[in-house]
Amino acid sequence: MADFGVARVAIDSPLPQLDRLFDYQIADELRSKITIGSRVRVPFGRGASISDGFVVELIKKSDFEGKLTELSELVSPVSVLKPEIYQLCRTVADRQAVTIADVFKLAIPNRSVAVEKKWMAREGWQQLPSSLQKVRTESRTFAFIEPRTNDLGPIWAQQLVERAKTRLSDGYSTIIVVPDYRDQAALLEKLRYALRPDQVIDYTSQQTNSLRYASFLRCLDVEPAIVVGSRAALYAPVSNLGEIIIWDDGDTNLQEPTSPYSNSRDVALIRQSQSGCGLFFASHSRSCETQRLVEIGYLKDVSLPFAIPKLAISETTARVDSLAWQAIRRGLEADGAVLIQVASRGQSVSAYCAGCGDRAKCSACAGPLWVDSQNQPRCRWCNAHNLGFTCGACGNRSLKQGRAGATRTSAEFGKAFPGTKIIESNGENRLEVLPGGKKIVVATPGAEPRVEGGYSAVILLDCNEMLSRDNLRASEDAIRTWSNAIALMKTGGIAVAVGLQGFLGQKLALWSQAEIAAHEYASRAELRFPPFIRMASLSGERELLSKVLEALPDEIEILGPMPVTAKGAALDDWRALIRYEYSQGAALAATLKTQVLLATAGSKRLSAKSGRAQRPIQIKMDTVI
DNA sequence: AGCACGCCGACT
DNA sequence: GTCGGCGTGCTC
Repeated sequence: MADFGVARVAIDSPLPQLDRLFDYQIADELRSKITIGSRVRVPFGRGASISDGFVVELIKKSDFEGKLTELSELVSPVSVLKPEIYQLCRTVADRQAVTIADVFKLAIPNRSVAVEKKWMAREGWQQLPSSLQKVRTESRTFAFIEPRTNDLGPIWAQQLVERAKTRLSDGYSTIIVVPDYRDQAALLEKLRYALRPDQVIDYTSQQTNSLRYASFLRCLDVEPAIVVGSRAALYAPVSNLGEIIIWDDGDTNLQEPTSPYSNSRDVALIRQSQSGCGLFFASHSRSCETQRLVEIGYLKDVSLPFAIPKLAISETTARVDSLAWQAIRRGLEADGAVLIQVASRGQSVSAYCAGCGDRAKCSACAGPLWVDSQNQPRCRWCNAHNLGFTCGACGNRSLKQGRAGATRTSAEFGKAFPGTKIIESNGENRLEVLPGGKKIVVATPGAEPRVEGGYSAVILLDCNEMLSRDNLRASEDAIRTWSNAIALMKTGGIAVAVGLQGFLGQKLALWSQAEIAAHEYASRAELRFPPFIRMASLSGERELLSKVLEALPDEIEILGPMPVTAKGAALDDWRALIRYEYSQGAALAATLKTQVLLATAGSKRLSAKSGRAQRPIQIKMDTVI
């Protein structure tokens, strides 16, 4: 048993050239304690400075030619990096062309000594054998969930809880990934009601470090559990994983904003293929990526039939038309809550010069002005207040407001329905749950609070504005947020979408979500946009960037490079897009990783001379354009 | 990242 | 003759 004298260690370093395994001779006194997945500290590099690392393999003899350094510091014998999770991290890192250490940050929380001691001292302590038990169900499915809320809360949460509970009684764990904090809270509440506290693991991201580590350690126990969390939950080392459930995979919260820039959907697909567990995507609308997976037969649609919500579409150009007024009045008469979704917050989304009608510009940066909820003009780009506005074109000093934002809309409804409580919720000031009863809730997309028992009416304003956003995903996002808002409505409620013309209006009224998604995917395919193909982005200093691009094989299609104009970008930042097939992904990621390494190594001198801190080239294997 | 090795210009 | 400049390459 103790004849493994050599440990293969993954060094926890952000440097891509160190992203491989290093062999160490295990000190005699550690042989009985060290396990695969142990956290260690090893002497590393010329100066033999101490680095953190994880034991990935235990072997008898190394094939390294030189003399092995001794591994003499075992931080803890707890196996925090299970082989399955290491494999997952490795594959994610390779796919995203990033270092495995960047993925470790998501997969393994920081150690808390106190929490770990408590965990090891608990009753019946028992560490799992190094390999997690496997199930092979290979069931990859997608389902539309009934868009409705009843006295027990949102239907989707009830269905997911039931599903995970059934699996748990069969002895299997479930990981449920939910993009939004409010949805996580709703789900956790339901789970805690339906199960014992020790059967539910809170893996949400806003926990303290010690609570995160406690949840992580709980996963290492033998007893299966239900894990609920955000993106990092996909790396939870639960035993006997039966299924991964992803709720509303089109939500941008499921996209990792920093390295490894991965999307939860892709991580889930990788973990599913490696572990053989089930994978279930559920939502009210269908993301373009999921549509592709259904079309190529990788996901099976297992939606159950349900009664579609009552939704009226008005093609009017008026902001609020008679259909909407009627629905609001009816909802309030029944002592119900009415939700009004408005495209933007503040008093007004835009401001113009009252004299010449020119778009009002910021005095500091010339960015476009809007009017916030305190009725003060602000800049969209630099956020500066512009109290003393003076028009650059005609010298006039007064502003004319453009389309109403949530605050002005609230005020207008306050006048129209005197005595009715008006509540505002937006991204900055966000409400979670409200009691039922007569009220009007004005919310921006994604900030709609749930209301107990469900809304009696949901009014979607500014539909056209949501669709005309300058973003490839504008239409997909709009359908998603509308559908999710409508799902907050109770049975018998009425929804109105104001100003929604044509195909989308007709199909949404019939709740033909699959047709809408198919149509969207077809239009992306026609333009050869993601997710029909994949699109990577490379950004960094111009010369470095060109160097990397030159080294790419000819058959790779490169768009650009062009200067980056977005706010927050460095002055000399340039960006190139790379269009490639799914089948080219692995090879491209590998080439990019090595070429970036070569280019940056050669340019050290340049940046030292100019005295600038060297920023490496940023690779995003899938970029949102 | 650090750090050592190594191969060319100014110096006591 | 050698001291040290930093470009190059390695880290079990």
